[in-house]
Amino acid sequence: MSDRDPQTIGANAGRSRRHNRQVVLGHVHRAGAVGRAQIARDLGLSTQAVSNIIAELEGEGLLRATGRRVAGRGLPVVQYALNPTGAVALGIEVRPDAVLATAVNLDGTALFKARHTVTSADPETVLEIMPGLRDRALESAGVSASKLLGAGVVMPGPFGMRGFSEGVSDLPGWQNSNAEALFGQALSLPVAVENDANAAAVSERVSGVARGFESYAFLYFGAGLGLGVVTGGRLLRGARGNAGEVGHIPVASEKGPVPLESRVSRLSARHHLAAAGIEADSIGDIESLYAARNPVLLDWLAQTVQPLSLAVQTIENLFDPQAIVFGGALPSGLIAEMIGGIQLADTSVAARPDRVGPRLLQGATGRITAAVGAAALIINQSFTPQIGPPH
Amino acid sequence: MSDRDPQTIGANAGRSRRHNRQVVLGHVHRAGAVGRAQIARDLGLSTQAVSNIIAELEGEGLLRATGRRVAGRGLPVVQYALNPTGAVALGIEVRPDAVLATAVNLDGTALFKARHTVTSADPETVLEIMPGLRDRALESAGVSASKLLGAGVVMPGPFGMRGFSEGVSDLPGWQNSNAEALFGQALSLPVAVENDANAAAVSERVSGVARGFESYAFLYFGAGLGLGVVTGGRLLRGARGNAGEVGHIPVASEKGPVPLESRVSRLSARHHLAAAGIEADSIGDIESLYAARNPVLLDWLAQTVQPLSLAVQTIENLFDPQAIVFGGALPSGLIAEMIGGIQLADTSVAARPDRVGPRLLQGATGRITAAVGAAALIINQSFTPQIGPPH
DNA sequence: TCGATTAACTCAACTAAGTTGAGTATCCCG
DNA sequence: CGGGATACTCAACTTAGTTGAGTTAATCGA
Repeated sequence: MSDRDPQTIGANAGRSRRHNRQVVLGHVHRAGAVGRAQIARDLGLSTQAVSNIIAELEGEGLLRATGRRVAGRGLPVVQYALNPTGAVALGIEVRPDAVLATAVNLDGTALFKARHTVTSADPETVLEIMPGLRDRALESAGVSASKLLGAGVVMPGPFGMRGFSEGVSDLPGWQNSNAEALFGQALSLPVAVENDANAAAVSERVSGVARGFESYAFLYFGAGLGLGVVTGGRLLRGARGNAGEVGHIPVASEKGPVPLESRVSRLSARHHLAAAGIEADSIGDIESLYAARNPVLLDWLAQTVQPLSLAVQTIENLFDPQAIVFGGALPSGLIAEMIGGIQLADTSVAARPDRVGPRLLQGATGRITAAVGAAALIINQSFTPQIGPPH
Repeated sequence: MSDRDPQTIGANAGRSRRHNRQVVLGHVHRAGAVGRAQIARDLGLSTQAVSNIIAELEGEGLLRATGRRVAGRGLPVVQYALNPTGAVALGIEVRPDAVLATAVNLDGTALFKARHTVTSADPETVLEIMPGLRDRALESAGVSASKLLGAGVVMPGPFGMRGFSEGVSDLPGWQNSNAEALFGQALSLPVAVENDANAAAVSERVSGVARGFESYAFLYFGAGLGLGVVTGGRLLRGARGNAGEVGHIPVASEKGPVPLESRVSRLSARHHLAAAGIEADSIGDIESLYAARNPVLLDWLAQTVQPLSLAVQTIENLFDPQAIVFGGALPSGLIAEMIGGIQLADTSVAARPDRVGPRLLQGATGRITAAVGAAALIINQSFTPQIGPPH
């Protein structure tokens, strides 16, 4: 969101320590349970440095010792793991008609959920309810303010983009504002703002099928279609935070190139159903239709195969991901069927003889609520080194 | 290339200093000429720290003072700029039939060029000639070995990918080797290995139209078609270094989806010309045909408009780049015409009302030889912070 | 069974590097 | 021509990682 490349900043003792804390936490997150000497080797630090950092993190409740493990010779390793209840992150989803909030701990479990209906999602209205929301979340979750790492915010394109789907409209009043700064000020917390697809992608990394992945893509079914891309452990933002607008990419159809979103999105399903006289406004509607294996819905599903296969081939070749994860606001069975139907190309860079693991995965978190994904943005930050501004 | 995320490493005093040196160099590179206090403010360091680092860099000949500049009140700023002759990088291109080498200094000018024909580009043959090539380069360029930053290597897919075009074949014997380590050992230097498109992209950042860009894409016309993507100042590599295989993405045509490369690449031009009985095996052939405005070639050019426009729309929406740069082994005028013909979509995230600068650019370095691009990889590294392994 | 070996970890002294604050030089402004 | 502003230097200080010498606790082998 900021104009300045976060990497373009100098290092000093304090920032190095922050970096090392994050790197250690991230390593423990990936490993599950490790000893200090192992961490030191893996991170290129001295055991002593790791010991100091771990003592600090344990003191703050972020890590906990999980006992000694005897492995061959030598002193048995004292293993450390994340303490899931050691910290929480706030997740906030701003919709045109409501603000949803959640509090999530380090392993991704939600401790609190709230919905606040608004008549208008303009900055003033939304920011006004923030402090109250934060305090209620802390109280309900039963954690002290000192354990609150920050707040993630998911909102539709305040990034000056023009949506293809009319259904995905910008929120009013946010266009020329620095949402990150505004929320940060209102909450007195570090804040990360992203779109729903990016949040969902990160969520799978924190506690989902992409745990341990450094490079993957998440195809997110919201109202439109979004793509959250992680490369080298970081979200791909692009020049203006608008990367991953996969719904707008042209795919071949019998009528020539059409935007992917016009064939593959909840909105397109709704249109398809409406043409057959079936109303399906909510996700629940689609869920029941799918449960009943409604032929019109299955017909829609069938026509997604071709454009989706083309999109997958494009994504694989441009990003070379470890896998593409599918998820979002569609019935889980439907997504599974979708994945099963896709024809994987063997002229893709993903079709290596030595590849491990499937090329397509279904998101583990099921229908991730965007607010939980928002919170995951913050959790992920504490695992991800960033010699950068101290917020 | 390495399996480990370079970011996942701890910081200490030495690595912080390296980081800061790189960050300072990069800042000076972008700014052209700046004072120490300004750098300190921009990088979040103390003036003193920047002074120390600059003294060190000046002592090594990487920076030079360009005089005082009086700007308003206060002590006039002592400005510093890169000293182009302060360091050199080796650039090496490995082709099936030859090894090309160059030595390039900090502003991207080539000081040495050599071509070494080989009967087979297998590892043994190629690595054997490396030390001699390095020494010849140093001698011809008239620089001491201490000024040699490292070597960049460009080679076609040693990354285990399967090319679409038969013309782009893997080099024999490199498939299961760690090219970076092998070259590093042979040359006793830090080495970076990339494909031609990535090298070309970085080259434009070091001394081309992408100077100062943090996020852009380079569409490279080699034998096939490649895409080098830079985001957040770093090359996008993907899980296995194969990101950017834009030639394989499917684009709509009258016959349904076809790989982009089958319509837009030098090879496709050759096929097109061959079908009309015209032989154009070399780049020179295409150059003369273009100079003569050969109708068959122009016909080929015309048919690239539609697929290229679709590809541009895809790239813009997935990467949200500041711009897409076009370049490679095609006549400069032809590339210019190509850019002019492309129909830019306004449903793209690049079509913002507040955008500055053109969406498409022509590479400044003309027909970048891959070897020069290879050297740029190393130059770019010295401008780019990387708390990571010391090579 | 018991000493040798191995490995994890701690303690205390050391070192690298950035920060802080006082002081100096040089310009502009009124 | 004095006061304010800005860049820069010097020297003392602080933070945090490293080094090397122990200590503890396990396995291995004679």
